[in-house]
Amino acid sequence: MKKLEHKNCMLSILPVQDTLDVIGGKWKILILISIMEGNHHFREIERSIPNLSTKVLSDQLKDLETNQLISRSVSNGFPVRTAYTLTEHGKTLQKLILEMHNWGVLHRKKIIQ
Amino acid sequence: MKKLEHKNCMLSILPVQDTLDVIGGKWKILILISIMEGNHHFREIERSIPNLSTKVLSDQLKDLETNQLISRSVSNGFPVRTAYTLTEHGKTLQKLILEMHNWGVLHRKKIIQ
DNA sequence: GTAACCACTTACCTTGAAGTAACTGATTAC
DNA sequence: GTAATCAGTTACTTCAAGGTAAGTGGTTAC
Repeated sequence: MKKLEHKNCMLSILPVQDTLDVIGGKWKILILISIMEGNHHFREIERSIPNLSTKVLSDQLKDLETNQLISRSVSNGFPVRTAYTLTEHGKTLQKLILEMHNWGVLHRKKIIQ
Repeated sequence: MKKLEHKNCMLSILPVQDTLDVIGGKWKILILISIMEGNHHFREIERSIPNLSTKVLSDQLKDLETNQLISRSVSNGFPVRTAYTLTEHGKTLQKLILEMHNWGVLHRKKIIQ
């Protein structure tokens, strides 16, 4: 019987691919940060992120809701206002986002020298 | 004089955008993981990541080298072999990658229930 | 000498994420 | 009544990341 080869077997790409599927792309993390920082309404989030269009924001919010990272609630009073908040599951991303922030700072220092 | 508004000013999107610029996309993180796990030669890396083509690998390795995350060395003996290794700067990504791995595991549990 | 491996490159094509712009329907301010 | 704000939708376009496939130039095994 041939020896099992596990030199070329990457044990952990799947979880990382899962993460990339859910929070990858240009805008999702930025939208989550915006909500974390206290922007809960559609226009608030939109204004807080430069160059983000309403259509893209709308699409991304739906994706984030589908993946249970944020929840959308609509007040049934007048005026009707929607509020986006992080779910408990969404809050588990905070460590990862902090890590991304820290590395970004480090990298910029490294590149500029 | 009007009060400075900083409610909608996201203080930290730039570092996160920098990080996304450098390690965003479908393959870069997976390639870095492969190198971390001991795959140092072109074909080794290629074989270790399902569905990764030579052209994409070649492109991505160049990007990673440009951003000083990996270094490419060619042995001048026979046969000529190239070796890709993480730079010290590249190694600083390990915490972030671990965080992505951990969150991916957590998310899969959450979604499957 | 020919088949296979290593480390790629080149040329071309496809696709989906993202961007643009206009519009909707409700409410509020003046 | 008209202008503005909120929270989006719809229709269309663009573009770059990624995918496909074949080729290159060298080496090694038999």
